[in-house]
Amino acid sequence: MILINLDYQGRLPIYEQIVSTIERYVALGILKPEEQIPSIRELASNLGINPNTVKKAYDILENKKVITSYSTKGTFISKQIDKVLENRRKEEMEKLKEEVQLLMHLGVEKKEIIKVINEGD
Amino acid sequence: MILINLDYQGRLPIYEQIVSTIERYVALGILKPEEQIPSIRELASNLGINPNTVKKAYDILENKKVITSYSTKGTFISKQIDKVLENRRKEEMEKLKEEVQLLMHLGVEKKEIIKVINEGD
Amino acid sequence: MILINLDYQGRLPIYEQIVSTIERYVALGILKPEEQIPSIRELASNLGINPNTVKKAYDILENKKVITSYSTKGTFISKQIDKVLENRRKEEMEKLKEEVQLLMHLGVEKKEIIKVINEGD
Amino acid sequence: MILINLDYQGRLPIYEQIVSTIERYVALGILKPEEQIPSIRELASNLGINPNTVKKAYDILENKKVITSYSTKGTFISKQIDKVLENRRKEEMEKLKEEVQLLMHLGVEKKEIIKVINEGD
DNA sequence: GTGGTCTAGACCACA
DNA sequence: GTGGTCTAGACCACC
Repeated sequence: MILINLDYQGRLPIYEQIVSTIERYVALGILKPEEQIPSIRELASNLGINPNTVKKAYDILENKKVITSYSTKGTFISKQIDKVLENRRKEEMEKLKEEVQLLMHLGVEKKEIIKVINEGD
Repeated sequence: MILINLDYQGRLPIYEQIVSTIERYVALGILKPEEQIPSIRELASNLGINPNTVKKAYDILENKKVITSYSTKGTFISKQIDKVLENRRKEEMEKLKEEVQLLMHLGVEKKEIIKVINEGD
Repeated sequence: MILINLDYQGRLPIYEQIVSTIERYVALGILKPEEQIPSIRELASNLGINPNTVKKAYDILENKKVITSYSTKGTFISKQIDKVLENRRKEEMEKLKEEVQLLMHLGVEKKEIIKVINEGD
Repeated sequence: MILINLDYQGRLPIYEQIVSTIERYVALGILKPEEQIPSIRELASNLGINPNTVKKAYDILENKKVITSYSTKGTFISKQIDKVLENRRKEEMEKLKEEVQLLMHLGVEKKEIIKVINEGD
């Protein structure tokens, strides 16, 4: 059972939310290589959304080589997901840099930022 | 003269780009309390967009208490902008913490994170 | 079907009339939490006004957390409307106190004020 | 020196704010019958607004028999202001009734309302 | 000139 | 079908 929280209000389309949630779970090791994930219909039913929406998300994930679908057997996390992980890290690192930039724009000193990070668990 | 670069492609609506640009300028101290900003029509004309779009941006900024509009006089940066800025800093600091958490989950060490921050300009 | 009477003459803009009517219906329990309200286009058509005007009203209501809009699904009364209502009651209670103060300044006795209130339907 | 707080943002035009402030001062006895009030130019200068705006306010007040202008001597509060006072009381009484109605719509009981009024100083 | 309101109508992504 | 964005242009009161 995959837990996906959908935000129906925000600017992100549902299918993108599914994509990024699954990518995050893979990156975090919650979903492991070769592990089977729910069928399109099953996930759609669980989330109470249209199967077409899940289909679109799975198509994108397959395109990104995050998952692989075998028409008879089902859908699985790809064997090779190292590249996925690496990309993910880079993306998040960029986000971090942007956030730091923004904070400095807001008048927070770099010293203060680093202090807060060091305090975290 | 306020310089606002618009991206017509991305997912961010134009009015939000105006909002965040002005917020950034306020945060940076480029726009100061009680300073007058361009009239709706003027900014719209400068940016080559419709006055209604600028109006929507100004409405949001007014709602956030970043600016104040006086009919027949014009639009000004709020007198008491400090509290707004302080709240903003807190919010962004929380986001930063979350981002750091995520990166650590992804296997990036805290040492590495701080190094990257120190490298930034 | 929501019944909204519009006054096109007065100083109150149409969108504010929509806002306060819906707020009143929520306060009275006629519109209940999670209940769907008419789509922007539908209400606009019913009232014989432009959809943009309804949109503006809905934007304000959403900002006040009275309603929530889900793209492609529709617009609904917020789940947690109680807190909003409670705040509203407090605000109006303060206004009442001020009004009573003013009347007493004008030479109306408290006894008289209470009498008038008791007479009301 | 008359103290008038102007709200440049609200829906009420400046001249109406002047009118109602002076009426309130008369009703409260702060401005007394036959008392002289500032000239148009003087008040305009004090408030930092256009003399035309003050003129418009004085015209309305004169029309309502609240003030009287003698072209050579200046402008004075009218001798007979009882009717003004009485009208004012009626207006405020109506406002009170509306406020009570609104509170009852919001689910506050009449008993509660009266209790709060009695508690006030 | 300013901000505020409103209309008419277009296009978009999404489900 | 839904909400969201944007344009073009009108009219208003106020100053």
